[in-house]
Amino acid sequence: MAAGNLVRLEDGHTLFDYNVGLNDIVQLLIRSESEAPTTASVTDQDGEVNPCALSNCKNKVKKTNSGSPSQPSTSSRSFLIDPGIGLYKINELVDARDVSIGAWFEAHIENVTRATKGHRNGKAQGKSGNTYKRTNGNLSQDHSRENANKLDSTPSTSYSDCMDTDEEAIYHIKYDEYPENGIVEMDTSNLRPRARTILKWSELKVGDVVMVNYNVETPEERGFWFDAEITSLREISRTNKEVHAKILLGGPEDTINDCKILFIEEMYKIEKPGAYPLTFGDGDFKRKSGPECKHCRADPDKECRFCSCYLCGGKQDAHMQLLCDECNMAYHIYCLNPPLSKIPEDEDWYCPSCKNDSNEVVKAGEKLKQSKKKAKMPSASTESQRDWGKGMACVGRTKECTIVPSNHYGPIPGVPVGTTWKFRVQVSEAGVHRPHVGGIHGRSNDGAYSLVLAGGFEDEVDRGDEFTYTGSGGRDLSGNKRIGEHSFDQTLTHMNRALALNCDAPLDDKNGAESKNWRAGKPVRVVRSSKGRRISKYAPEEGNRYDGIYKVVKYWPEIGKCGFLVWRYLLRRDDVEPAPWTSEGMERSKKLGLSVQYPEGYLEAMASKEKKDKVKKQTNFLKKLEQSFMCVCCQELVYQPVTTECLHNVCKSCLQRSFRAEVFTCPACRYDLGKGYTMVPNKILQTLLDQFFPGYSKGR
DNA sequence: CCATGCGCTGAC
DNA sequence: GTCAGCGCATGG
Repeated sequence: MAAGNLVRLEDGHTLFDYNVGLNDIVQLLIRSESEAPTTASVTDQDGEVNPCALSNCKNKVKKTNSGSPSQPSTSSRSFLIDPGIGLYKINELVDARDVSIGAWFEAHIENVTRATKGHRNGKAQGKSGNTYKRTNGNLSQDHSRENANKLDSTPSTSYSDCMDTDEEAIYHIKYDEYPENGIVEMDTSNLRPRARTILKWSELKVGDVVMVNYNVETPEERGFWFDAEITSLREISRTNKEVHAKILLGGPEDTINDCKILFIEEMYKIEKPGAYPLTFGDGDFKRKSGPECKHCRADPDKECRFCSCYLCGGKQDAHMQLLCDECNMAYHIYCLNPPLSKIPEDEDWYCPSCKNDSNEVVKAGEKLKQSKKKAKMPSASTESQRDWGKGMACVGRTKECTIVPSNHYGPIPGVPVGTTWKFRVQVSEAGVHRPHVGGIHGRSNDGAYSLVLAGGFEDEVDRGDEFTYTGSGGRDLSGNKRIGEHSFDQTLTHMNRALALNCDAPLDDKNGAESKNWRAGKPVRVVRSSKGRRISKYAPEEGNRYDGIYKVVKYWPEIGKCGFLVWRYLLRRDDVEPAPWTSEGMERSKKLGLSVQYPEGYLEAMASKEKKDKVKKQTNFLKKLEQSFMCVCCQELVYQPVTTECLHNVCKSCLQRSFRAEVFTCPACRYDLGKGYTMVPNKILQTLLDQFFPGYSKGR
């Protein structure tokens, strides 16, 4: 048997080479036959892409470990072991190349036998089977396999439900997604269905083993599923925890200690972590030896597409290359200025552009310029290409309302009902509702001054002069979000408490309260946002409109549509100024000449941007057009195009030249046009091209 | 100092 | 259309 097969796994970004061998533990996704095949790319040991691995090549003969070829098993039962993810232990690989740690592949069960403790079931061995039995908890090869092979013609009889997690069951699995690559046999006696519970941060405990994907803070390991054992937890907010974990990647040397898990897209808890001892065979799991690229772990001279020297562009002399610990770019030591005579002994090395940035150097006694919070943000990893700091997403205030303090109750002098601003930041500047994002502005020991109705909750009701409102909190804001999924109960604290204090009734944070004289409550400025249009017909068409003073009639806790407890408030209008949607109000708005206010220079900037976009779009279109109608001979836009029977466009003169050289085929596809072919220029196409590219044909 | 957040944008 | 993820103001 091959003790370790070089396997290439492409995860969409990076290529990794692994040796996979006896006793490796892999994760498999078993799918039914009807589902689409995986798209893993497979290469031979010499690095050549194996075309049969990429297509369903049906005529190949499988190799078996006994050396006797057998036809692809088309009749083997497609068997769904576990619709989810199972952990399998490979006992033997026979020329298998597309299996790797963490890889997903499809498998058909060829043969399932069951054994009682310590004994192999005598019948129905696989056609090509090494079987293994459990001895003192270890697996050892059953040397009766030669006999088993003699039973080749015996039909497999013992299919059994693999969800049965009988420890002694032995399953033979043949995967034949890539027929060329033969057979993998696995003893899946370790098989347990993995729990597929998606975990929340709050449920994590030290010692838990979880499967995580993405955003693990080790640059090498992104994009894989890992088993990670939680080593420490620190609560950093009500909704978030800082989690450190030991990543159980492979053999002992592949365990990575103290990785911070930043954000888990999906996380599954493994119910019985002890059931999967991550032990490995005698050094079978080793990455390829020799020079290894930090990016892809391949031989940098041969494989790596990253390891060109940043300065000379050459890939040669991998042993003379240094990788910058900051940017990971490669540098030949002799390309550096001044050049280095040998690889420095220091563990860390920074390239000239990373090293010389004096702004980044923290001098003795100085604080880090980047705050801890910022360092934790997703933008700290340089992957985001977004051009931040432009437009209205994150601008600061340019004005500030100083005529009243921030804890002012009631209308803002000079701001009539119906005033509308395009952006929330402008509402803040006017002093009507100060937070940029938050829905309620208030102080938990005083009361709420203003709120914004933006339809954040589907189950809110808006009748114009009366509406229900929902408190804040209860949302999962991990990932540096401002709004998120509802994931826990709200409490009557912070802004929720503030708004409750507006109600003219003693505070009750258990059952809520109702005012006997609602008008006696503290006034709340109410702003309706156009976003509320999905649930309210009173929301403005555009922007954020000040609708006047409301009072809190009552508040109460309830289970919202989101399934979590929320605090609800009933507010009723109490303003002498007419509401904007009444005929009186509309008349007043008209009289005052109220219209949506935009930030200074905003409309102009938008107009110029639109123009720019239009030009860009046109340019792109013309570029594409030029490409599509490029003559394959002269590499220019076709002139007097002849559209061939095979639907290619060639300049008439180019085609004539071809015919003069006694080549009577289409220059693009070699379709035989025949010696007597009549070249008729496509007049319509010529006219259109002349219109899109005026004057291009002059001089041709 | 830290936590919170009923926005907004460009990328996809 | 969906989605990630940012500065900033504010309160505590």
